[in-house]
Amino acid sequence: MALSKRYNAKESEPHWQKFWDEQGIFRYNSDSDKPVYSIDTPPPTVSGKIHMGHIFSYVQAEVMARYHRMKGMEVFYPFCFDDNGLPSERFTEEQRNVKAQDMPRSQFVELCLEVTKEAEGMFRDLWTRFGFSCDWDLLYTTIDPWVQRISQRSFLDLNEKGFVYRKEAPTLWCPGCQTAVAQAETEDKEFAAVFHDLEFRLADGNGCIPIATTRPELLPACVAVFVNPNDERFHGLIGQKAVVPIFNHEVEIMGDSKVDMEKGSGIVMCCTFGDTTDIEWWQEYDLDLRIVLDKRGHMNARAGFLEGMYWKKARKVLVDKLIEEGFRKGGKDIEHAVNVHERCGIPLEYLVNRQWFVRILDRKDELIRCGNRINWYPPHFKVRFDHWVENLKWDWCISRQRYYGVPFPIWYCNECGEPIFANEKDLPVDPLEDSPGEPCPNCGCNSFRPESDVMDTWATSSLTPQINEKWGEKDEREGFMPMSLRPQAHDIIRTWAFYTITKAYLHSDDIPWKDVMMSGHALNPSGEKMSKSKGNVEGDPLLALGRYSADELRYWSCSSKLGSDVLFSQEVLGDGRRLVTKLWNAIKFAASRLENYDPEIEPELRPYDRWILSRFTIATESATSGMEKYEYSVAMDKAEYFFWKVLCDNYLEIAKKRLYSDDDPSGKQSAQYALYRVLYGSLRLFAPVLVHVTEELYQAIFKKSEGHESLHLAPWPDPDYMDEEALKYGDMSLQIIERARKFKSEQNLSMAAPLKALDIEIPREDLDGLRSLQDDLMNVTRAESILWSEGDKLVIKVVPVDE
RNA sequence: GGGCGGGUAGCUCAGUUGGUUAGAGCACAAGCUUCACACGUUUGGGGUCGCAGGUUCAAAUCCUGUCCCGCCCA
Repeated sequence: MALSKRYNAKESEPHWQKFWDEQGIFRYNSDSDKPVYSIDTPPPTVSGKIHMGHIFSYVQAEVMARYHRMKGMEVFYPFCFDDNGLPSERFTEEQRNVKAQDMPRSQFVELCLEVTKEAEGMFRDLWTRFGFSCDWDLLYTTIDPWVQRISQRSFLDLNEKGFVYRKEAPTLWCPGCQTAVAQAETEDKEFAAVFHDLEFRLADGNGCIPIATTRPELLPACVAVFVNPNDERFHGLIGQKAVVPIFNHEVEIMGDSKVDMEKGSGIVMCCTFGDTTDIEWWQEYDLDLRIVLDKRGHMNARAGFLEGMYWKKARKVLVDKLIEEGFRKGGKDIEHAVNVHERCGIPLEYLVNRQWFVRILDRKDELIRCGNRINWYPPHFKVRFDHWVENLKWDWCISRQRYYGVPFPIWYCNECGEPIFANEKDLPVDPLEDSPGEPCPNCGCNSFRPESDVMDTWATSSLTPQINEKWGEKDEREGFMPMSLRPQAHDIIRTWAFYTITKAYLHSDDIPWKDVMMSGHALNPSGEKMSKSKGNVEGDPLLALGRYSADELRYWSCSSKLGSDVLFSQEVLGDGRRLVTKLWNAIKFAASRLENYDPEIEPELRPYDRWILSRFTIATESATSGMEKYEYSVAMDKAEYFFWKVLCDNYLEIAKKRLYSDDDPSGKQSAQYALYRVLYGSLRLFAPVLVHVTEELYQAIFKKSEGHESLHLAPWPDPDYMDEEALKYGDMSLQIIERARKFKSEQNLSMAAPLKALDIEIPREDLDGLRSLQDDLMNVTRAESILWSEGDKLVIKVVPVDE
């Protein structure tokens, strides 16, 4: 088949995408005898914000799917969407300009389903256009009824095993989203604040103590005052009582070593609750509970005259009053980190309410041991997992006071208040719509109150391996766990990776996958993390696809070491384009030289042909060992070096004469044999990344003789050809070619200019080996003769024609 | 404050268990109608390997300290 002069990616890419889809090239065959390679694809959040950073990270995993498929494995590569939970609620509210609380839950859920379905269609199209080889028949979404069933089954199983409990306890609370949140959903944000120096009177009337605080509005919530017992300044204070300014209740002054003597005045007030230390003290010393904030962040009746005010206003009003009454002695402007909800950026509060928790704090060692059994690529990210587990402070709060999510399969008895768990056979249930079907097992009462909370999205997305396995379903996949690979970005180690490992451990004392590959982030050209919310247009995948081909963008995605961040740069994208073009031209050339070539013939091989075959073996070995360690960039680098520097720049020039001329049929046959193998081999080394152009070239040139329906079903190269001597002298001879090229360049001559002779001095032991390359050397350098002589080392002299 | 990663040519990055003169691409300069490719090709210029010590016959590489950048966690 004749190839056009230029490769047209715009036409070619959709063509092959359609071909793969129609032929079912990437369909998973559960009946296959091949070993299964299963990928636990990250379900992207359906919130309308896909940017090149997502593509970047997904391509890296996709390349591994293609590699393992070529390695002869049955690749299980599903796609999925995370379309329940807060982000999807937000997305729906934005898209339809509505508020969840303004309508019944069922109506809002309906709307969410509608909006997310539309978005998913667009997402699927987008991923297809990047050449993704997932099997769309395996698609699942986290709101699918059967996925909800697995999620609820997980909850029931954890409950049966005694790993969940419901407790009224101080909980991280987002006043903006009006829900409890988990430790993993928080982040620190710097805020400007004022460190107020306040003065508390001692109850016995003998003086005052200074206390510095950034949260004066919590004064009515003050339940104790602490000093460090080692602080000599305040020894006499412990055991005395202090009077809270304005609110005038008395609190005890206590000693605890957690008090930082250097910070503020060295005396700190304990409120219910300002931070985690307050909670620890409250528990440890059995202090009073004085909650002053409600769920929306407004002051309640306990705050007296501040009642009804949002905390910000209350703070201002109270500070004014403190100044007026002489309790505030000064203040200092500071910047300090505040724990905020990562979804909305609003500072979190600690409220006491009833939530469902998964017990994890007593399992830290076991979880770290599970982490040790998993192969982390690159390995240093495991440290981050270990540290997260070691520093856990809370059990996992899994209840959310939201609307769109997987409901808890629970009702509460109106008589005795006991929770009634759904029957597994009835799952999935929505307690708001369904009823338990049986009277309360505790008291026999028939009146119930449904649990209206939904589960944390991570409670479901931490089950992606079990969802892929169809855990507990009729069509459960046997022997599926642990899965082969979890690909994900490193910023969700503490959430997705952590929770998934936790669930696999709690449910089945197993690891969820054998390998984890951690991708880095895509950065925009100025080095900032890509984010569509920052209005970074260059990060828009659709715009990118207009400017670059999918293969170029895939090449860029694979241009950095696994786990490291990479700039979305014009330069690397240019490199990809050049490589695609080079590949096209080299194979176009080969095609013209391989007409009527019969790959079955085994000719006597010439030295340079043995050299290039040996070089290909070496390149393939390096590329393969890179791929085995998920270092696609190493693999690409080795393939590219071989293809461009060794094959195109040298071998093709060396073999060209023999490939064109019919004067030496056996020499031509030998060159064709090597050329066919190394080019088809190179094509396969590039296939996982440059998926479209390699397919087109394969279909045009190699399919007829190789017979695989698609290049992506062809085996990964595994050459064993090795001729050490050919390798040695082939490499050595490159110095001669280089010398001749340098001479011509210095003389401003064309590379095609003839030379009178090459005068080569060479150690005796290498003379015969190098001389065996003489014919091809004369061809490539255009030297009319080569004069050989013995010497101490290799010395090359060029004799020009006019000398 | 703790942890992890990074600092190598103007830019983006390779550099294996320490071992010739530290590499590539881009950019730059000078050439080249060469029967695949000018989206090409050849040749060349360009580096105190963040800094300071140490170990060694030998350090970009190992050790100690230190500075800067990024990320994660307090």
